[in-house]
Amino acid sequence: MHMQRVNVKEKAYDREQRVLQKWRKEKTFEQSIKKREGSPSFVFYEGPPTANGMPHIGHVLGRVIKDFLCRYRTMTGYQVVRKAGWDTHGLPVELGVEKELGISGKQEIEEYGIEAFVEKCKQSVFTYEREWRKLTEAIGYWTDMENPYITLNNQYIESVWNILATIHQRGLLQRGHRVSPYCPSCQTAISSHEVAQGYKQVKDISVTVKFPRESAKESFLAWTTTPWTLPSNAALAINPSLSYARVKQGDEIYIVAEKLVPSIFKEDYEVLSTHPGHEFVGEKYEPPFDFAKPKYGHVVIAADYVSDQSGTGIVHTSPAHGEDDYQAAKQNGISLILVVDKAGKFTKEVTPLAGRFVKDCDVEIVKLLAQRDRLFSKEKIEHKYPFCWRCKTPLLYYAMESWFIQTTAVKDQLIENNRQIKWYPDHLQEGRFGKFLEDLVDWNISRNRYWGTPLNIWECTHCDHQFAPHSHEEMRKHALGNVSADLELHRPYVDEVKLKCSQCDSEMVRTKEVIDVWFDSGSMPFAQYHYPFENQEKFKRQFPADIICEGVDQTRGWFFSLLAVSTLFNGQTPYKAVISTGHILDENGQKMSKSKGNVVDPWEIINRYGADAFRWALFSDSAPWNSKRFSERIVAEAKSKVIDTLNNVHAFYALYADIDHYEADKDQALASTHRLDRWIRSRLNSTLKEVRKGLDDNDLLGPARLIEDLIDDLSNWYIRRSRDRFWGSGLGEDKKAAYRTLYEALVTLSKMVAPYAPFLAEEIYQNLCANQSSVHHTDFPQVDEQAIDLQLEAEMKQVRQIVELARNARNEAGIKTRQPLSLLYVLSEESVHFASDEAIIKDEINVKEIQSLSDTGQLFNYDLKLNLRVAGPQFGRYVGEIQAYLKQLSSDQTQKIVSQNGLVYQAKDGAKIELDVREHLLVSEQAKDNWVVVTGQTLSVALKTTLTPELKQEGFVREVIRSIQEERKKLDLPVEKRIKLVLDLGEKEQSAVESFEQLLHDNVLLDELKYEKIDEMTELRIGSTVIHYTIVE
RNA sequence: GGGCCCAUAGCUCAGUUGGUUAGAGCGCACGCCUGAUAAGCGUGAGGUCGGCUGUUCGAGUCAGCCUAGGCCCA
Repeated sequence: MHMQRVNVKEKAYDREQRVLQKWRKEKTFEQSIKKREGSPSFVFYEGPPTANGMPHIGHVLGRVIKDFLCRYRTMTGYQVVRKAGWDTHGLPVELGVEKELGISGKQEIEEYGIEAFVEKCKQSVFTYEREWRKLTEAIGYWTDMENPYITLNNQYIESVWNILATIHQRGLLQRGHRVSPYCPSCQTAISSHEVAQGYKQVKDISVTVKFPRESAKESFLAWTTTPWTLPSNAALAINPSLSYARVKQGDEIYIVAEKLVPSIFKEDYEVLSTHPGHEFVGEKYEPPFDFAKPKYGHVVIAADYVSDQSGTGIVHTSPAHGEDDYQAAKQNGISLILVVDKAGKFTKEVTPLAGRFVKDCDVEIVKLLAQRDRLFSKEKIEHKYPFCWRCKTPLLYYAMESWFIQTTAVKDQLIENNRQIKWYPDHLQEGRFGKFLEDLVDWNISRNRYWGTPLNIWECTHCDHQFAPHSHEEMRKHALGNVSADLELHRPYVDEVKLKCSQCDSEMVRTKEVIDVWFDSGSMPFAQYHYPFENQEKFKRQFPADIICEGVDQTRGWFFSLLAVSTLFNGQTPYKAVISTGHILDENGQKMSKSKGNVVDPWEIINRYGADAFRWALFSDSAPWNSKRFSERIVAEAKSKVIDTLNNVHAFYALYADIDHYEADKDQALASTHRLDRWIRSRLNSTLKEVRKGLDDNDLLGPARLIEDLIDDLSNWYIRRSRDRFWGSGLGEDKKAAYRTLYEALVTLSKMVAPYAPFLAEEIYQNLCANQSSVHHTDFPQVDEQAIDLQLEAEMKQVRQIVELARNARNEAGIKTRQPLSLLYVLSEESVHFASDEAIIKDEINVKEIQSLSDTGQLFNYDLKLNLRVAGPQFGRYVGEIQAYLKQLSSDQTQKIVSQNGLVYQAKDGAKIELDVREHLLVSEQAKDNWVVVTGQTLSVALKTTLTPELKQEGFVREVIRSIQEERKKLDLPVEKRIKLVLDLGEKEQSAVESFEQLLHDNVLLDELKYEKIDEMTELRIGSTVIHYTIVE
């Protein structure tokens, strides 16, 4: 296929759709992996999203970064397998289904039927799969969505079971308790995320309770805002290093933290003695109630978390209803007292309150305490208390039976494995993630729910023996009765499978929990390939990941679960590097949320600006891990600055190369020696060198900015300065050199931007190298060190600075660029190499001559004054005289003084006074008439503004040319179209045009030029002159 | 309440090991240029580098505290 001219008016979206279609048709993505068969692997793991919600803009950021990393590594010679994944289990899915069915809570689910409910869940998890696929494709994320791993598949679950069974076999998976917020109405634990949504300000009753010491007639005082937990009291906690006081008030003696004595007792009290907390540890006391007795308990224990900031400095400890309490009790061997049932009601042991909802019993409890003389004080307090976000029932902290993986047992190994990981940004390693590992607690992996991977542990109904099958087959082998080989590994189906106990031959039943979904996704390195049952070789090649990339909120989510599962299962680090991406916020730095109405729809962006611009904006805005204040504006900017500019360069080349029938593939000329060509080649290669260095280190931002500069240089300097070379007629050697250079620059650039803007890169590459399959199948370009000439780049930079300053000078003088001027001086103390680029400067700023000048004296008039603050005290009465002398000096004299850096003044009375320019004089300099001087950082320029009649004539002709060009544009004439021009001018003007006719021919493609007056001519005003002309096609 | 991150022009962001006068783009005003470019160039307005206190000859950069925002945890 022949190279096509480029329609720059085409919508970016349409262009991208065209490319997408081609990719689909030619299976370009699949080919990009196939073509690297046999190459070393670069391993990437996809963190699975859930498709039961719409993908949003935050997903776009993550997915384009993933895409970038994989494309780049593919181009640098690796085979990058990209398996998509879907996370399908979990509570959010269940809640979605509950909402859909209009039911709520476990009771209603069970009434509805677990099987039907689970089926609903299964269907719902792919509700938005199509949306995900569409968006994924539209943003150019190449990932294999035809063969994804799916966490609900039997094979996936079987791999997870294998891992769980291995952990169980090692004795690291056991039952335990965890105190968590619990809704007694929904009868389910509430996650902290959900708890955070349901806090309300409420009034409660708080009590300070007496706990009589067994060994003496005195009482510990403890304060609580949850009187209903007092029947479950099992211990008192004291901080061993705080100071406690024995206080006498009335007839009684109390023990509280010394610091809190005044706030508790107010008045009429006496401090008998003070003691360090540890003196009380181990003391027995009488509990407020004796409905239930612990095996061991009702003693004072030590706990560091106890403070003397509020309460009494002694904490009523109820292990069933507080996590701290539970842990402290466990450490001290104190057993749990549980007198509250799953519905949040007191059990029958609590005789006076049996069957009543605990939160409603606070007042009764206070009364009971008072009856028993255990109440020290009570007051109403207002505080925040959590309620169920769903049913508004007050939550209870409740010790739930759970299964725990003892991650603490492999803590050192986890920390060691974390050391092997390269984190982006690096502070996460020691920071958020490292600290999390330092404070590691055992992983509660069980959930009392329905839709999830069933925990594969069976327990004997007779002897409590546990057994965790490693596979489907192993389960069936131990089953009582026949189990189908394709039994679905979900509730309720697996619940019905009973196993035979190997210890006592009794029946084993499965524990009813499902597992934490994080364990599902953490198992993906193994489960995505049904390892270890299949794909042993493939697994070896695809473990560990070279890089993974997810949102920073995954730090304790997927980043941890991956590390934990691998560390437990095979002891290894599952990923070598991890990029954690920031969140996309709105323009005001606020989180995007439906309720705030500040959500940006990714489709709007893609439709309006295209995915390339979208991607570029995300890559070039800031480092991936920064949160991004997103607005359409940054995408619009990326489009106009980068994508459109590059496309315009492409269009320019295609247009002119087509006009001249230039065919790059047939031109095997050597690299051009033209200065501009050498310059852009140097820029291209020096940029490429830095870009490669950055990308190899997973820096996407730095290279993006460098490429932006390069594209700008290519478009706004190389092409701009080469226009004349492309414009001349015929196809001479210099023109070919220019085409060749631009062609190579474009091809190389298309490869360089391929990971950033895969669509436009493909478009350009395909058009320029029509016989090739895809830019994404090419190798990322190698640096041509020979082409780099930093000296040349520096010189060109200086040239551009001279041009800039000269434009500034014209601006100040009020002379437009179209008016030629005679002379420009470049003023610098160091020598400036602009000789090679003199033509460029002359052309850019339209001057006839350019020279360098070191002695600047002739350009300035100096005005000298005494610096009175210094000179006054020194020269006293001579001041007036000197001042007058300085004022009458000629410009030659002042110039001499300045160049000599001082003068000796001969006073009227004969005194000789030495004046130093810097010390005593204030010098102001002014450019002489007809000169404008502008100073930059390293050099200055002086522009001579004198206009000769000849210069004015040329300026006039340039105005005429300009107007004709404008007219041609209006007439929409093709650029290569030759015209006849008819001019109607006054005598003076005609002679001007005749003197500069060549200029006219150089700039306007003329067949013929006539001077006459005809009908319907275009009028042109230049200053006060009016002329007429006509273009004849 | 704890941990981590972040705060630089109206907006989005750069700013190397502490070192001249803190930069870019967008936006705004004025002017210029233009036969690839809804582009480009120049000038101007716009900064107590979130605040305070230190370290230092010298702090946007280092330390401490405070304030606001984000994320995670409790």
